[in-house]
Amino acid sequence: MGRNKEFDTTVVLRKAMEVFGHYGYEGTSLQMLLDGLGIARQSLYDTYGTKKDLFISAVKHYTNEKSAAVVTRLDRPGSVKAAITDIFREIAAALKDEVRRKECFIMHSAIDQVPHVPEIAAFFEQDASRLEEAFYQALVRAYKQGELSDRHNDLRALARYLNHSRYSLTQAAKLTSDPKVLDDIVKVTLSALDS
Amino acid sequence: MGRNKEFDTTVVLRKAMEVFGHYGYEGTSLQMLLDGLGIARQSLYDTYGTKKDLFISAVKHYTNEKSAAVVTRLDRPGSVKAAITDIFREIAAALKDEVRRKECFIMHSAIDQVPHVPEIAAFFEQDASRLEEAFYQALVRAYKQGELSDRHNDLRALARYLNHSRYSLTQAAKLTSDPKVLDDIVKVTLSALDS
DNA sequence: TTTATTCTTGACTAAATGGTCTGAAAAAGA
DNA sequence: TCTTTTTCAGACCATTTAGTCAAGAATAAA
Repeated sequence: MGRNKEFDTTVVLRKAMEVFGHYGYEGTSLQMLLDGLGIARQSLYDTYGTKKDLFISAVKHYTNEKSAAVVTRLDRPGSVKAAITDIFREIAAALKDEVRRKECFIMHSAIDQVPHVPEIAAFFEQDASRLEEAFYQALVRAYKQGELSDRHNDLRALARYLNHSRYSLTQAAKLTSDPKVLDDIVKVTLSALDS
Repeated sequence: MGRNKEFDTTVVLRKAMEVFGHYGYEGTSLQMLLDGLGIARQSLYDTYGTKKDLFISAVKHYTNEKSAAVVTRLDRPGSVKAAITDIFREIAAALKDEVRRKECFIMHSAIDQVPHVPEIAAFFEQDASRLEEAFYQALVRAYKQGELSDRHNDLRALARYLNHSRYSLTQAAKLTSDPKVLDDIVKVTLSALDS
């Protein structure tokens, strides 16, 4: 009973990532949001709650999606180095794609709000520890499989570094439009795994 | 002739870095600025111009100061690896210091504004190329001095990576309060220079 | 003293802000 | 048909925004 929603809530959420990613949380006005999402003001409030609620939903949705993909790739049997290489190449590819890169920048806006929105701070703390653990377990497996040399004596540090590097690529993309710079950064980042 | 300024303009600029760094450019209201700087509204406009003018001044002042220190350290004769290690350890030290870290976060707010303030975009483009070149020249010297192995066959990429890593540390600091995480990231980052 | 500059305080404005409320049309199931 | 829900449009509101103007007091050089 009752009329159905006319818009796909996750599609609209994706548009919200783009708007928030481009203008930041505070830099995005309600009007920009309405224009960007293509829905009426009341629909926004009915569906997502306040501007802050929508922002939090968008951040969580984006992060969960990306993190899940990373964890899945890390857990797949086979070469761990190949998995990590895939993960970083995929990020670089997304950031080089004129369309796909837009939503990635919500990460930057989200990190902005970490000191001011406790829910976001808690969420990222949880996400970071989850990802760090996934990288760590993968590295342990890599070591057992003989993919790492004795040079890599601190797998915990390496896991933290990889997760940080993953996050930081969007910052690099915001500072340069040259795809070669991005490739160079990824290349050297991955060289931390070389023997 | 005429009354002298009662406040040190660069000291106040430093306070502006802290306020803008904590709340972001859009998240900072004029009232926050007045409270944080401890000067009257009219003094702000007389001395720095608009809010945006003040922001740009703060960003440039901070960046120039940091960049100059890095270039100076890189140009000093002796071990290049030691210089780079020093540079990163200094950043980590600043980010771990309860007081000093505050102004560092203006970097994050500045990067936020890159797509919206052409003057900031141009400034960072210039700063990045200057720093990249400084790192590159230092790496060439390192190679000549026998500090690098044949593994490091792309010094341009390495230079870009180092400059990016420098920038990205403030992002890492925003996401974690654990100083060990920061140390781990620096440690692995620097391992890119190992043979 | 005269003149020029800076200081502080406070009033003021025009615009934009996020958010609420109302009302009516549209659509879908009971 | 009746009920429920969604959608859109627009009015509305209290608050906040960045920025300006004015006026008087303080200070310092000419």
